[in-house]
Amino acid sequence: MYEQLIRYIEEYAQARLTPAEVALIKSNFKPMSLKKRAYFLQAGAVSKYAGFITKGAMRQYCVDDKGDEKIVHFYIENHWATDRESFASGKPSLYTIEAWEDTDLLLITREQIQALIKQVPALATMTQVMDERHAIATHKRLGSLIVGSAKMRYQEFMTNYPHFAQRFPQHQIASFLGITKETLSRVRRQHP
Amino acid sequence: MYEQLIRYIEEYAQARLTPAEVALIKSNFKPMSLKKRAYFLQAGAVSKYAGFITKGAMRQYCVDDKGDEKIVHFYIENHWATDRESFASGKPSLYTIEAWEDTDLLLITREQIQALIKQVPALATMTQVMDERHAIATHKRLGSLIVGSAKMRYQEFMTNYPHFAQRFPQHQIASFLGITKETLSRVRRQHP
DNA sequence: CGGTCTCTTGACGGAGTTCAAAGCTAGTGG
DNA sequence: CCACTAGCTTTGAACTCCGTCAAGAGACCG
Repeated sequence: MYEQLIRYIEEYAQARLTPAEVALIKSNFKPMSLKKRAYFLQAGAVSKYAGFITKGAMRQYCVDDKGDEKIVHFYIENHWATDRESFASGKPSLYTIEAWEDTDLLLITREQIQALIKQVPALATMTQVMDERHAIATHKRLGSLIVGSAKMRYQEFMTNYPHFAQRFPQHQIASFLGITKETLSRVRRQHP
Repeated sequence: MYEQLIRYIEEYAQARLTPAEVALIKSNFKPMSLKKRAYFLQAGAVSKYAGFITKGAMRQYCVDDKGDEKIVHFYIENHWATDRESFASGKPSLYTIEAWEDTDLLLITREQIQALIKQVPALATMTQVMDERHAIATHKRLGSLIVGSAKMRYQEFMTNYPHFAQRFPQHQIASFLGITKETLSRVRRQHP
C-alpha cells in the first residue's frame, strides 16, 4: 500500500524519489483501516491526521441547525482525507469524516509532514501543486454554484466525477450539489 | 509604500526581516499606479504580475454569456491582486481586474517571487499561511452558498467585510453574493 | 441642466423546497 | 427461503424565494 503513495508523490512532483527518501516516507506514515460507517474524524475533535486513502471511500459533512447533513466532500482512492481548516489551525473541526466503504489509509500528522517537507523536496512541490489544484477546483465549484442551475451542476458533476455516482447514494450527491434529493431525482428523469 | 509591504510580510510570517532581506525585497517589487477604471488585468491576457495594494480598491470579474459581469473578488489595501489560476499556470485568464479607486501597487512576477522565496524564509511562511487562509475563506463562501439564503449571505458579508460595503456599489456586492441587485435591495430594507 | 449611474419598488413567473405518501431494494433474522 | 425492516428513490401538490421585467426616483458629474 505504500507503493501507491510513492507513485502518487512522484506523479504530482514530476520527480523520482531516492531509496533514502522512500524509506523516510514509509517510516512516517502509519497504516489504518476503517470499517464502513466508522468515523475518521468527529465534529468537535481536532483533525490531527491527514489520511491518504489507498482503498475505500469516505464522506465529509456537517450537521446544520435543522439536523440535516450537509456534505462538503467525497473522498476515494488517492485522495487526502482531512479537514484542512482544523488540520492547519489545530482548532476543533465542525465536520465529521466517515468511512462509506471499508477503507485503508496512511496517516501522518501536521508536525511530521512539515518536517518531511524540509527533507524531501518532492513533497514540497507536491503540496504546492495540490494546494493550487485544490484552490482552482474549489473556485470552479463556487462559480457553478453562483451561475448554474441544479441541472447544470448535476451534469458537470457527472462528467467530472462519474465514479462518485456509483459509490455514494443519490441523496448524498444531492446534498453535495446543494439541492434536495427530490430535485435531483427530477433532474435525472429529464436527462438520464 | 515599501514599509507597508515589509510590515505585512513580518506580520504574516511572525518574524522580523534582516536589512539585507528588506533590500532584496525592495529591489524585486516594482511600483505601479492605476487611475480609477483602469485595467490591471484583461480577460484573455496572462496574469503576469501579483500586485500588493498599498492604496486603493479593485474588483475582479468575468463576463457571462448574457453579458453580465460576475464579480468574484474585491481587493483593497494589503490585499494581493492577481488571478491565482492564470498566475500559477501561465494560461490566459478568464477574468478582468479593474481599479475601482485610484490605486497604488507593488508588482512582482511569478519567477521573481519563487526565487525570493528561496532566499527569504519568511516569504515561504507567508505564502503558505496566505494559501491556507485563502482556502479556508473560499471554503466558507462555498458553505454559505450551499446552505444559506440571500439574507444570511448578506449578513455574513456585512459582519466579515463591512469596509467593502462603503467602497463598492451595491449592485456589485449583489453580484459577488450571487444575487440580483433587486433582491439585495429588498433584503436590506428588512434588515438594515 | 441633461445624461449616466445607482438604488428602490411593484407585478409576475419559474425553479426549487417542503411535506407527504408510496415503491423499491438489500440486508437481517427467524 | 421468506418476511420484515431500514435505507433509498420516486412522485405529486402546495408554497416560497428569488429572478426578470419595467418603471421611477435620487445623486453625481461634465
